[in-house]
Amino acid sequence: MSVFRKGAEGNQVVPPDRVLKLSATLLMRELAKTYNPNDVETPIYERWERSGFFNPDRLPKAKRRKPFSIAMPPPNVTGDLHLGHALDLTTQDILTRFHRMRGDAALWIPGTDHAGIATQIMVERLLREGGISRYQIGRETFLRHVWEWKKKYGERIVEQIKRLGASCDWSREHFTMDPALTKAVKTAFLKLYDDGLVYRGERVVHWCVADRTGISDLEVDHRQEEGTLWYVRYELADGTGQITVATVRPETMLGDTAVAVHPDDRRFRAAVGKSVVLPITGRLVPVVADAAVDPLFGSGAVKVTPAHDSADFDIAERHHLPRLSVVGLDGRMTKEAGDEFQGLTTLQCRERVVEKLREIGALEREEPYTHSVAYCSRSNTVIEPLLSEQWFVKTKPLAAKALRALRAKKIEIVPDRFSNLLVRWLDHIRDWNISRQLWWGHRLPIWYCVACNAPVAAVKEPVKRCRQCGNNAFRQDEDTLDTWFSSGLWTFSTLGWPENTRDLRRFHPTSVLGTGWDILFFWVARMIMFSLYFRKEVPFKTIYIHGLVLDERGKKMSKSKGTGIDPIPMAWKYGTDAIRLSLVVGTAPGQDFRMSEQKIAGQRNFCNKLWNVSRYVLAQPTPPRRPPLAKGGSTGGVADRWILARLTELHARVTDHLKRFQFSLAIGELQQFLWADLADWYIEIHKAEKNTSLLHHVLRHYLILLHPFAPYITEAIWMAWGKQKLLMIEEWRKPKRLTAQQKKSVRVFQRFRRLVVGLRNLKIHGADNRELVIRSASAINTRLLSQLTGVGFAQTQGLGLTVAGQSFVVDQAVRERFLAWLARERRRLEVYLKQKQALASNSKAPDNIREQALRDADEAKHRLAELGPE
RNA sequence: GGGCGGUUAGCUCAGUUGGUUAGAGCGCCACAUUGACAUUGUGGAGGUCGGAGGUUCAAAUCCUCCAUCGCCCACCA
Repeated sequence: MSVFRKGAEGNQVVPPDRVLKLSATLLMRELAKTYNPNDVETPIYERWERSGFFNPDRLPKAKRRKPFSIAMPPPNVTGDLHLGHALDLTTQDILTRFHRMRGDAALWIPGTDHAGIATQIMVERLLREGGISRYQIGRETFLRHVWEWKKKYGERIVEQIKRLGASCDWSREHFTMDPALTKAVKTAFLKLYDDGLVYRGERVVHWCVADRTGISDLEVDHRQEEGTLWYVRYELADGTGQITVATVRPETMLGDTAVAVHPDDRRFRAAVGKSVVLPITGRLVPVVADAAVDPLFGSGAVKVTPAHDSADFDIAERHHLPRLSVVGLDGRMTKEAGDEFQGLTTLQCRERVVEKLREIGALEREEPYTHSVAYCSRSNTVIEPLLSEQWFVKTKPLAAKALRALRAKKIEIVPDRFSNLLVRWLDHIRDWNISRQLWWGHRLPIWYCVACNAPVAAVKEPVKRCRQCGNNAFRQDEDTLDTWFSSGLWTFSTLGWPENTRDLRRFHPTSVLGTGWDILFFWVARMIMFSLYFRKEVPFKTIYIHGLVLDERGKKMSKSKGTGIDPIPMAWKYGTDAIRLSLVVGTAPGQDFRMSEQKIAGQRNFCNKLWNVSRYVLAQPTPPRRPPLAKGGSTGGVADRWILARLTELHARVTDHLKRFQFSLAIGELQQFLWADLADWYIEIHKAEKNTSLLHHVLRHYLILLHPFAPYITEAIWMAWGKQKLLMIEEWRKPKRLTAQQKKSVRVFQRFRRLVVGLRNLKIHGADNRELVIRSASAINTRLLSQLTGVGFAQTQGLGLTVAGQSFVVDQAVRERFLAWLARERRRLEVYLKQKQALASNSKAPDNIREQALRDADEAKHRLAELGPE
């Protein structure tokens, strides 16, 4: 059924443009009873896109606008968007739309990330299903497959971003492996290289056997696991004794090149400098003293395996020990491990070694032991630490700049507690392994002379002769860069860097970065370091950090466990706005929160409420322009003044909340207004009085305020209304402060409202021949009160609200309930009044608090007066 | 081993600089019914704000300690 046609047959969609021609009364009949998002979302997005307003250069008065920019965290081209992306997009779209409406040159740059290892794994998995390995088809063919994948998922992701209503500038879309961005990556790498900040070296790296690549510290997960601690006895070569070492990986002893003890450890003082015999292999290795050894752990002596443990590597450096690789890149034992073990997996070898040690009596004892095991966060397999030639970035100088900027508060972080986290991480940063033994990614711009192997860094293959040996043939390094290298440049590479473009000058540093805390180190920290290094400025002025979306049980959503909620099917079912709202309602910055379909359904209900409020309002005759406040009528314009004051208040509060990134508070105010003020009261009063006519004005203003949060439905109503201009560029005015008069009208109305609710609670509405007498100073509303409660009221002179005497037809039960209610209400108010008076006369309380208390006391007095004397 | 966060109604969560009678949604109960809206309306019940102490005229909010759940970091061989 079409959203614009009640009971229309078939699936004919009425294009939004056609609605422009519908008159208001017609609309009442034409608009479906429930909001049907699927009919409007795609055409509305197309219309937004056609308008060109996503591009700040094409906004009205573009040149006079103040820049506001956001770089979208580029989703990986690995699959579909999940709710985390939807949250990213929603908060950033709210900000972008808000600033656009406030008159800024709002630029939101979209894009996608090639996501090196993640994407390569997906494609490899796909090929493996067809029985093909990447080694069979070779690098070039494999990359063709990945590009195909990228095209498919890249396009799909763009469609999904659009579906979520993101108002980003597609004319500036980027992909991390675009030629322009590839150039940025090369430029950045070469600059670091020239500045001596990248180096190549053989280090112990985290090696993922499944993916055949080294990975960075951040890509490793540590898990506590039950294992065994084996105590192995090494005999001193001179026969003067023995040293026992403890290990959880006995197979690595085949690669031991020393035993280390603490220099102050008396137990081993005599042994230092001597040699021990490695059991099984019979090799002689020295005993060295090193402060890194904890004398209290295990036996106090540690076996040193420089090639397969980074701590041991450091010890070996200090003592000039040789490195012996016994585990190969395939995760199997090498020739160096000995013929007996070569080709075994580490686990098989471990069993064999333990067995042998037991046979020869070198195994002193074994005990169960819980320790942490390193896993590759991508492939979920155990990491083998091993020696490998890799490229590193010296991060200390980069981190120093970042730390200075953070400490100088050059970047505002919302919520602030995350800045400490960043600072601590940067403080303890270690060099960054940026080379990956992958095929998908930016290949290192490093060339080696085929004759002498001397490296040359260059954008293209060098044509000159090798400086070392004069040869002129080169081969490029096989490795690619860590995917975070290119995304670290994102805020400025997407604006044209290294070219000095107008965009770059105008929009960098970007205004806000919005992201989840989970990629703070991976991405945010690196962007800060890179931007300060390459641009000498921060990449963004503010970081807004949102929490992660959890499933209904409070666990991270996981595709493999099937606990995730896909945003796109949900958009079809409940509408995009419902999803966007459900991601923002009841959340706090940086705080993880649970998501459920029920919550989305609840927000759908809100959208539907708005839809129906609009149906009602649009059916009312359009006033020529904003009408004057009602003077006569039973409310004497009180309701009008009240709703306008509330609207002014709402406008100010929502603006303020948005400036502070308090999305949840902003939407909370907006929803309360619609439900509790506009629909439940103002419209009810309108029905009763038929006298107020500010409805159009209020709805128009409300749609502007709600638009950043729920862009589709607000724009749909706007179009249905027949507005020519798009809502997305309506002006969001500067907020005004409430006048004293307005504040008063809010108070007066709220008093009135309380009275009505009180009467309703008595359930004395609806009866025909009951009549109560209201004798009240606020004579504003006896008639209205009658209409709202269904009870007849007569007005007499004097103060107080009382039940009329016997002469009126009020049955005994009602009368008693009413009197009891009056008494209760009076008691409560008296207690309240006393408190407030005490506070007002409290000389230690600050003046503004006392004034407020005085006003509250006054208010309570008024209400007491209305309730009348005992 | 360090650090961070949570603990507020039956459930999921807001709560800005300490200052209204601590709020919302869902759920529950009662009532309403062709109304702009059953994707509805009205009302209700339900809270010692994890515990103890402290600061303050005033604490869900600030401080200390404790309990408990969760997360992050760390070369415990």
